[in-house]
Amino acid sequence: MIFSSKAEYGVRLMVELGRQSPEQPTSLKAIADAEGLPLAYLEQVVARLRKAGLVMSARGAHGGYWLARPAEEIAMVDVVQALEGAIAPMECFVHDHTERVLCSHEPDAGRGCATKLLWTRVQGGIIRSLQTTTLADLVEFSRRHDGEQSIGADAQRERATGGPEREPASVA
Amino acid sequence: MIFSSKAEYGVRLMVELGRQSPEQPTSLKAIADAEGLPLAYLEQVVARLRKAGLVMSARGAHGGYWLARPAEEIAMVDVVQALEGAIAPMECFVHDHTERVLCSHEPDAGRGCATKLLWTRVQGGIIRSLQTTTLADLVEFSRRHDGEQSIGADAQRERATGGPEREPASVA
DNA sequence: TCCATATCCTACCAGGGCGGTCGGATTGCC
DNA sequence: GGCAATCCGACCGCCCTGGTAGGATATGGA
Repeated sequence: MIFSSKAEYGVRLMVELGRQSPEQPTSLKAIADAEGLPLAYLEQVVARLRKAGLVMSARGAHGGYWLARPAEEIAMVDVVQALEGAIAPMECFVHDHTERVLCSHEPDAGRGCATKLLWTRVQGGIIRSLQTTTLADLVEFSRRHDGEQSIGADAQRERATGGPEREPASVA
Repeated sequence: MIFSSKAEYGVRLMVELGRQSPEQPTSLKAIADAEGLPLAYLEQVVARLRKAGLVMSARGAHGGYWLARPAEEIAMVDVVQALEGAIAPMECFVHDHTERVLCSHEPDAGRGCATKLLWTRVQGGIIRSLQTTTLADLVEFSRRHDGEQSIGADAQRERATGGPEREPASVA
């Protein structure tokens, strides 16, 4: 498998936050209960998102987490990278901060791995798909398939009449 | 990391086979020496390729492996799938033989994972990149960056210079 | 016929990462 | 102060990965 459960949990967490109103923080416990995920483990997951500047937090009673910016402006590539680290198809395939692609199997600098071409294309395919998907796409998808049930369903339904206009994103 | 070393080794092996003439089999030992890979482990790797019908083999002295069909007709998606198993971005994301995409996180059938959309797109990106790359592409790339050195370089050099001499660079 | 070479097969093993738990420190609203 | 919540780091079992070991089988050549 390609991504670990950190990515799965983290994305679900982000989607859940995307469904909440950004004014009030959502507690991890509420998300853990809603998604059926272990709270203590979610803490580790959300810590990565916070360090990446994707979510913000408030401590103490009635604290919690919320999106650092609107879901429309969050590309999933940033989310997944925060959760999984650099997206590289192979161990030997790490971009350093410059342009160069390093590969431990290249005996001399300048010679190319036979496989470098392949992994480059695969990496491109992954990153492109993650760049063109925003968190808002997933939130929208989630809303359509889940109805309006959510953590704050009661509060949300109250506001629901003056609903915002959102353009439907293309679904895979 | 996304793919294991089985994929790396297996792809390198396939590229090496693609550089050989298909008439005569290439022994695993020659490939292991050329690429600096452990022979015993390569046996396990090549077994997968053989079972997938991508390479053929001959046992006994002067035996070895060769491509089952021309490199132009081998899509890398088949190679990687043979080596890694089904390509799924997540544990919970397995196609059964029918059309359905199963996800263990779907609480009720018919409801959608919030993340299903994302993993579907990622999977699509990976598979597309693997489908549009053939083994011949990699062989060509390898030839351009490696010159013509290859396993059969000894015979080639003898023919060219008329005698054994120090090899200027390792093939690996 | 015997040997060298090579594929084929199964079992085995150490290490590390993954998924997860635990205990506690800190913060802040009531 | 008490409770709810974020924060932090240590710990831990399981399984998969990468690799080794040892042998059985097949085949061409001397």
